[in-house]
Amino acid sequence: MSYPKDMPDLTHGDDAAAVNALRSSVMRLSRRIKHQRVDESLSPTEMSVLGTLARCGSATPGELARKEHVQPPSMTRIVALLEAKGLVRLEPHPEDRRQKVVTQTEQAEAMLEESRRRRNAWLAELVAGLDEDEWAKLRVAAPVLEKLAHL
Amino acid sequence: MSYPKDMPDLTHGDDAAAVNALRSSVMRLSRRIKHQRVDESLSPTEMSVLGTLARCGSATPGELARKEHVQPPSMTRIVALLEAKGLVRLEPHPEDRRQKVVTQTEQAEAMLEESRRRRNAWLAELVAGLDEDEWAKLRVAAPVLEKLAHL
DNA sequence: TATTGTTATACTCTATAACTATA
DNA sequence: TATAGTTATAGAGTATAACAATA
Repeated sequence: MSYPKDMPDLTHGDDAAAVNALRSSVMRLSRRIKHQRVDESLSPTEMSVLGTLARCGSATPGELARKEHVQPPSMTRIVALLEAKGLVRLEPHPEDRRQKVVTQTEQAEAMLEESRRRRNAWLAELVAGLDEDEWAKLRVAAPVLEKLAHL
Repeated sequence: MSYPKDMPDLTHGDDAAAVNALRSSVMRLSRRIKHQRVDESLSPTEMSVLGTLARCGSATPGELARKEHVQPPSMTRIVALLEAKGLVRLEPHPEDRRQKVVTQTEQAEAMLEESRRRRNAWLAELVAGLDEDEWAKLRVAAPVLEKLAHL
């Protein structure tokens, strides 16, 4: 997809304004999305750990602690809680008997999917408040935003 | 600003994909932005209260509690901490002697501005990783995202 | 009697320090 | 000796319940 090449060149000041709008909107939207929760009994970090496991397949407690910016003892507790809830499985590490391997269960996968579904539904309802042109602009930008988030 | 009217009409499935990309990107970006903190001694909610005060001018503790989705006793504590740090002022309510009015100080305003500046700088650096076309799309979408966040 | 805000107290989440088992 | 994970304990942050002052 491409744009007309006669689009006005924006000044540095407009770039700054766009960055500022991006930052504040992302922060505000995220706060509102976070409130749309499927399971009130899961803490934000527990949800985040499940998300990480969904992306990475499986991981050791140490890896999870580093990825979630949490200290190892905290992750021990989180993993134990998730295991008690039937959302993760712990297995011995095949090569290093000090380590363990944490894997998400089918139940966790279903819960995450339901969580995504619910938040998407909420966001879609919000998006319905935009007019055609506005949604077109946002739809075009969505993949870019996705790339940005992973840079 | 307008777009070519011959832009292909996207199907419902593409809408869903865009909403999904939007949701996950917003959540991921917000987590990363949140890590860029100016003052480690302020909790996320304390920061959020200052942001709310910056937007709304002043508010009573009860109003703040409702806006931040926090119980009144928690807000009592938060406001007391902010006052001790010189970031808010408490004054008697002019009409109702049960209530109080919380206002941010100049110091808080300066701190918030510095926080925005720092996070914008971080985000701008990330944006530099996009190519021209991508940034153009995002720049166009930024005001729309802003509208969406306030719907 | 209802509402605003506070005090007293308990729970949740995370951190640090010390310990165990394995490399 | 170093590393992965755990246990014990303490410190934030928030909640609920009971209370004081005002409407």
